[in-house]
Amino acid sequence: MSRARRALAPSPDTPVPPAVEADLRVDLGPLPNLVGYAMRRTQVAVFADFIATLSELGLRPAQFSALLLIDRNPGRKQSEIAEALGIQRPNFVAMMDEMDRRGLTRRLTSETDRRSYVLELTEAGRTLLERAVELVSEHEARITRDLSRDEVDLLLGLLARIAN
Amino acid sequence: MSRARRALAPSPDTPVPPAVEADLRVDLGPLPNLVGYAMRRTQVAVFADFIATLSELGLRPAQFSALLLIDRNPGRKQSEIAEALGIQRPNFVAMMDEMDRRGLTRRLTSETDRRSYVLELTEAGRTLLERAVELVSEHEARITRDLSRDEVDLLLGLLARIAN
DNA sequence: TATTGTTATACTCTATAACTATA
DNA sequence: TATAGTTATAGAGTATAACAATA
Repeated sequence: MSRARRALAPSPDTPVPPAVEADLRVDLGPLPNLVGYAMRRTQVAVFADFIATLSELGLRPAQFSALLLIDRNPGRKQSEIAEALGIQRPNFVAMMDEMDRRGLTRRLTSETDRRSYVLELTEAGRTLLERAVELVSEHEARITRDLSRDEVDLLLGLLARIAN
Repeated sequence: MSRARRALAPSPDTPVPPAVEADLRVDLGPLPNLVGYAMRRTQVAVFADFIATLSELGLRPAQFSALLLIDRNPGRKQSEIAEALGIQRPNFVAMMDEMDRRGLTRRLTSETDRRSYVLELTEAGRTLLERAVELVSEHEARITRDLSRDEVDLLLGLLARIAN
């Protein structure tokens, strides 16, 4: 009998759809009105496109952002790059191993602290990153194609004010 | 030498911060201006709060949305609920097993098709869902506390226009 | 003592192939 | 022949404890 009480969102109370369609679509209830749910669903779709975009270069999202940060932050330690990306240090090791093996990055033993590595891109790494940046730029244009520049800025601003 | 070319975002060209701080923060480059990156970072933070919110009921996010859909869609098959949630059918089985075991849901063999199950909530399931809906409502208010009602609607609208 | 990179490990989420029983 | 639920399995991503080398 009783549906769980609507403690959520001032329901827009969508009018009951015509009988034919009524049985086809599953009622998502308040889910579409939840910021968390909407953001997750959208993010999953965007991420899928992002992964597909980079896959032609054999890069995964975390690798792309790692290359970007290494390029922009010469002299930084492995642990600093990892932390900035929100990646646990242990999990960053295998990622660096693979990128080293592919000849995209190099780990130089620091001259001031022999415990740590200084990361840098190889020439191949820089070339690949440039191509990746182009592809990501296209991806960005693709996912925001229905939004104006102002709307994109608005979205970025709103996202920055969530969950802080 | 050459940083990877800025094919991305009309950089707001943040003025170089004072020398003291310059070394502390890792330069994220164009990442913060990428909708995908911003959305992922925000979503991770929101999801962490969501998981913590439901953990006191022993529910995980997918279980919450499953309970919600079962409650709202009496007579639906297991596979229909799973698909509406974007969960692979095989992965939904263990979830239903656990919720059945906890006495939150029941699987009734369909009278019209003996291959399929009709899902329903038990009284305990409905009670737990009601409490969960309250907690999620508080979570929603918490993550959007810096936004007006109009801004939340604006955000939902913008998200809906991404990656479709 | 504390930190850096590392190894080992475990847990969750997700994805696919293949089985069974029904249709 | 196709579909619903299931099993088994594999791959990401993520998290923590603990060790060796160094500070």
